[in-house]
Amino acid sequence: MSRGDARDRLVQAAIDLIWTSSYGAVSVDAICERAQVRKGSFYHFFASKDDLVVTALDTHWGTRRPVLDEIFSASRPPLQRLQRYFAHISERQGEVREQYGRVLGCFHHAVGSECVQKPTAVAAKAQELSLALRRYLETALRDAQGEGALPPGDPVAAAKSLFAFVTGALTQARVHDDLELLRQLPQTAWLALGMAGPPQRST
Amino acid sequence: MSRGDARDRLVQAAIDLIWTSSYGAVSVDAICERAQVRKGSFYHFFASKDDLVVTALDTHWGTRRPVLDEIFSASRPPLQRLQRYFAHISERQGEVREQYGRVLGCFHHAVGSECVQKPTAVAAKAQELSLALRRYLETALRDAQGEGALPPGDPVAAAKSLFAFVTGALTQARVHDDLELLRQLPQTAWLALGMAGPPQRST
DNA sequence: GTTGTAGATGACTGTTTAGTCAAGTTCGAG
DNA sequence: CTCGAACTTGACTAAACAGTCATCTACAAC
Repeated sequence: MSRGDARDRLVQAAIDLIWTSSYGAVSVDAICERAQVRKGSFYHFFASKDDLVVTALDTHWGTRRPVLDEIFSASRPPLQRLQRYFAHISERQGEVREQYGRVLGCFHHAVGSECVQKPTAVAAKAQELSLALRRYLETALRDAQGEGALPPGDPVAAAKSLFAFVTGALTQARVHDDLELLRQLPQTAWLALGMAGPPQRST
Repeated sequence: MSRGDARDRLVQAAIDLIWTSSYGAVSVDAICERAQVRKGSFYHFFASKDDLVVTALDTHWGTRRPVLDEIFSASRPPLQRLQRYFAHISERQGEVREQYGRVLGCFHHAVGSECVQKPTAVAAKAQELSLALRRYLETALRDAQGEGALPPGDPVAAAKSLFAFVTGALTQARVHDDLELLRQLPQTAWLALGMAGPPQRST
């Protein structure tokens, strides 16, 4: 086992275990066992369980961010960004289901809604990532309004509504291990913006 | 302390503690301390922690059900039922915030999304109640389509979308302790059904 | 007033938890 | 070869955990 390998395995084990069950149900021992790392090494790399979980949230976000950056690229028409994002969600969750055997929804959202109440570092990180994701929507909506592709209005409020719908759909998909709602997202999500359907291609 | 009082206090303590934090973060000892009941009495009334939580879910549902029955009364026009329900959500969460000092969203939904993965009695009960709630929406939508107040379509799929939006909004409201999104619900929820706005009063 | 029963009590068990630590190993730089 | 730093190890602690139990109390039925 090469240098730094154990650390990575711990982070990945934390992501796998917490995503497939929950923050509260996963112990340090369970993470260590899955990562094949001894307890002492765990605390060599991380100050606490929460420290690892924060790192896990950041690491996971690090894998999603470039994908989102591409989808929400400013070089793309704003409504097309959203359209691609909605399509991406069900594709992505299909991959997750293949990898983990189950639809899991959004990692940091699941952690976040479990840990909201006591303001720990974990809760703060989860909220930070949640907000970062919402801002992608916000920017796309603002741009869409700017070029008249969407009727004027408060883009922050619209992004909140749309985000609520998306996260709600992801959570339902997780609870019922059902991709159906997500597959409909490219059609139905536009309704939450007051549009009858997806925008027409302007080729 | 009169007969059965301790049992009720245990159930209420479980609701309070779990709703304000999470299932995994609340211990039997914490519930006992809050209810001012000794450990032995706990296991006199309940076979296990999970047994109490199932009872707590049922008890809480028992307080919401008559309210929902009234709102979704068949003697009311179906779109008016939905309109009242959307209004009720933000009113109710306003009450919750006053009582608990924080917006908490939906009790059984929070428990359910935390416990989905391992099929326990708690997870089963939470899913049962979640489905029961969704059926109120389903019936109203079917009735609305039946009398032509809503364009024809699959009422089950429409109820799923609407339910995703409502639960998403409730979860966001919980995470950010923010009633704003819920206050907008009576306006925005109709969009998820493909309608421009709330139905007109037919007096 | 004896007895049955529902409830209350606190001390108990065994397990799991997060986190610690001293003593090891590995390995590259000087 | 030597040294130090990065890393590993397994045994350890103290607290928290769910759940048990014999014993006590209150009270209602007879």
